[in-house]
Amino acid sequence: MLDVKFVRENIPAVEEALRRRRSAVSLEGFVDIDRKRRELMAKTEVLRAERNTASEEIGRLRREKKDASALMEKMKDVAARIKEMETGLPELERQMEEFLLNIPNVPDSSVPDGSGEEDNAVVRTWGTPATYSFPVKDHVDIGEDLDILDFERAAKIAGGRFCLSKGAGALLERALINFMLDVHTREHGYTEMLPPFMANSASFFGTGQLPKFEEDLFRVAGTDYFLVPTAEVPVTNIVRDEILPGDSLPLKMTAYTPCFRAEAGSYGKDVRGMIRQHQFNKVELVKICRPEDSWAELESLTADAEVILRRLGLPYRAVALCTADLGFSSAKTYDLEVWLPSQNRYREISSCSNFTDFQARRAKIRYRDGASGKTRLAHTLNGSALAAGRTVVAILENFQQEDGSVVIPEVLRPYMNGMERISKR
RNA sequence: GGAGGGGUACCGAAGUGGCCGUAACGGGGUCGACUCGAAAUCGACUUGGCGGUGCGAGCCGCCACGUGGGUUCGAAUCCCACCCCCUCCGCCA
Repeated sequence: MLDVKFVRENIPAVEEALRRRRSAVSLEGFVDIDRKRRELMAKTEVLRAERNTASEEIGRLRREKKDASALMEKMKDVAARIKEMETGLPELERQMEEFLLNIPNVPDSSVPDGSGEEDNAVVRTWGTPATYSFPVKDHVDIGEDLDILDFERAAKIAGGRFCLSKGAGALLERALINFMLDVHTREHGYTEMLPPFMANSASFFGTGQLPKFEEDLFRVAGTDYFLVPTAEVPVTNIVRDEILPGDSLPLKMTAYTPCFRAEAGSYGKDVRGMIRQHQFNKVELVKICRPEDSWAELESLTADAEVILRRLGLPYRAVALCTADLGFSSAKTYDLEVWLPSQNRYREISSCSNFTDFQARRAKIRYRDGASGKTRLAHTLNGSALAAGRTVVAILENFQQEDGSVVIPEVLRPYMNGMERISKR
């Protein structure tokens, strides 16, 4: 959510931001409603002030055993007028809220302008995709041939867009999660969190998934709980409605959670395999920091995620999302895309974003500035490091051998009882 | 699921219709005094949000005692609904 004062005073800049994002949101009527709202508020406050002084006076008169009935009678009228004014206010506030909750974050000036994925800017490429002297298989064929992935039985248990990992497949994914958490906690200074995998609607409003994107979520029937689509939701909301000591920043947290996404509107996309699932595992990085540090923190957070890909030896590239591809709450996002031999292209495996104060304003995440003693909104960032399911896909495909086996990256072997290769049993 | 207790500022806690929301009292914190320094002691300061105004430090007003409604000239206090926490019982990994 943007600051109402900022929007009021920077209508052209906000409209430009909406245009850059190719957003259909209009600011038509904003200024007018905002002005009406503030006028009504001012009028109401004058009456309330009158009521407050009169009530004090009544209290004083009664203590002195004097007659206050005339004043009380007069105040009945004032009370009625206050009530009348107050009935108009909620509607104006609702309309303002509707504007503010639907305006996306302003893209940073460094975000490339564009109208779709093809306009994203490649900022780095690492590693060289291997060449294969045999026809490459995709992860579904590799996994099923090795009997470590079972999509048919997953469909029986749950349905489409679910996966069942077995034996060395399950071990591989668990090893990846442990490896990632260990690197981030031991080497990058993040504190591990194991949060609830469901959260209430207030948390989802805080990070911006609600009210606009409810159709992407699974709701637990008859409750206020939604399954988390990313650890961003529970972890960022750890500090919701808090004023943090300035010297505690930056907070750096990492968490493994399963992620649940309805994937409404993506029918027919990536239907094969475990690229796009209703449930997948992910290790997430979350930072809460001072505004002046957030751009540097975005670079280091992205680098922290890249370390995982490099240690695994997976070729990847980093792209800066263009204005049209940018998420609703984000001011700037780098996607990390891993090479998939079966698709002969790079696919998203991580997304690292700076939300500036957009989530912090919604979630009331503040800190006390040591110098001024004032409270200020923090900046929030997060990124996947990495999506574990897609990392399994990348490992199976990139390290497949002609005999159908898959060589396990060295860094994972200690997490897999020294296993060097997954072979057919 | 049943019974009971509770939610007030950074923490504990008092307050049961007006003199109580920069909110008693205790603790903590910051600054200052004393001291060679520290402890102890003494003093001052120490909630957040919104609106208005000013170039600005600021000033004026409004709102908030878990949340939302209601009663009243006036609500932390009375009424209704909901949320959360704690204790005991039942069930349970």
